[in-house]
Amino acid sequence: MSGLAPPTSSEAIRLFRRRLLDFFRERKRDLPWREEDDPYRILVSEVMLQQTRVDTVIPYYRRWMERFPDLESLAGADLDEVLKMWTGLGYYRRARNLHAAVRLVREQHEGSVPDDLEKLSALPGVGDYTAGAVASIAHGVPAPAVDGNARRVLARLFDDAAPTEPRLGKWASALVDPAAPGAFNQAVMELGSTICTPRAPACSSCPVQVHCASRIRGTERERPAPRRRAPPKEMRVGVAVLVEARAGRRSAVLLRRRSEDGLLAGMWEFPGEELEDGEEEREAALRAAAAEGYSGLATGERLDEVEHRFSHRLGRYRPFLFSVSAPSGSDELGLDELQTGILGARGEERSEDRPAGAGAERAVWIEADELGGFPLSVAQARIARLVVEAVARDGRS
DNA sequence: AATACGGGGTC
DNA sequence: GACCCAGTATT
Repeated sequence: MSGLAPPTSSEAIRLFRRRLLDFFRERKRDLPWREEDDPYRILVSEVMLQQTRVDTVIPYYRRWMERFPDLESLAGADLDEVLKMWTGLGYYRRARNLHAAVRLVREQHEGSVPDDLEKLSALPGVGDYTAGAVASIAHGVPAPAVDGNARRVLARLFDDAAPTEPRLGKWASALVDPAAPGAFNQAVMELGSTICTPRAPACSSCPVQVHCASRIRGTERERPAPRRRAPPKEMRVGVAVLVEARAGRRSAVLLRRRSEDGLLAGMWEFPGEELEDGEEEREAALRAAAAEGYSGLATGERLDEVEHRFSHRLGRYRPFLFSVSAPSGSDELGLDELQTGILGARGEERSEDRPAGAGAERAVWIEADELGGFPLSVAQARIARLVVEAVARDGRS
């Protein structure tokens, strides 16, 4: 009976696979995307799971499948609605790429998610991991799928403090069970997220502990070595909340769409500009207002700062409330078209009913209670809350 | 090889 | 507060 570590001989590999697959069969969690084998659904789950924990993804996945139950429904949807469904999940580029990917599958692969690694990797937002995961889980292709869990598990099995991508790929390719690649890859990840955890691995419960070089040497807590990361850069933003107080009607505020590139691409926001050297918050906010065509504004009411921590940035947003008079023709300004274009969330009309092109609006006036219908980042949603409170306050006084 | 890209859970 | 999560694309 040999449980030689690490699993390199063909006999050790056979044992390793059996132990891991037994573990998975007995201990796997019930996850929504494990109830089905539709490749579209597997693709969606894998994209959502990129850099995102299982528990975070579950509610988003369920909502997504109610709204976009099949590839065709997603391919036919508006980008704004797709972004809205993604709001709060982060890495919004994923939503844009997924939308583009299913359209590409519809046009070039007759609506069927491809099964070979090369075609999968050619889809936007599908890298080595996701290609391997979809190929193995949805199509039974014996491909490796090395995510953060697998990386940690492999680093410990082979007791390597800083495994490179090529080495990880080589190990994973040798280990993956050709008879059950999907189950095997999921088993490695399941092991990593439930037993072989980063800080305090439960080695005594591990089904493959006899194969683990780190376990044998007692180095499991130091494998792999932590990745050093750059400290977050501070970003100060002056935000212009433009409010149009209209007699006999509720106040309207201006929202604009961010650039298609960079941070929070394509999401909506209150106009804001990052402070330049030596600039005051209010000056930056006024610049933002001017960029939307509003200059010569009165001082404006300064609201509380909103601080938001991204992985790589520390954002400090300072909102100012500016009263502006109606822009010409503002009463009709895009409101109806945009609302229907954006929001399924408002539950009124479908995007297909929306006039063509309306979704391309770059800025729109909306009433304060409609802010919830737009794809706003967490930081912008917090600003929105302050705005709603301030407008309600002013309305009463 | 390093950096940009969200948000949130955990110790 | 540090770390890291079922990573990808760009430079």
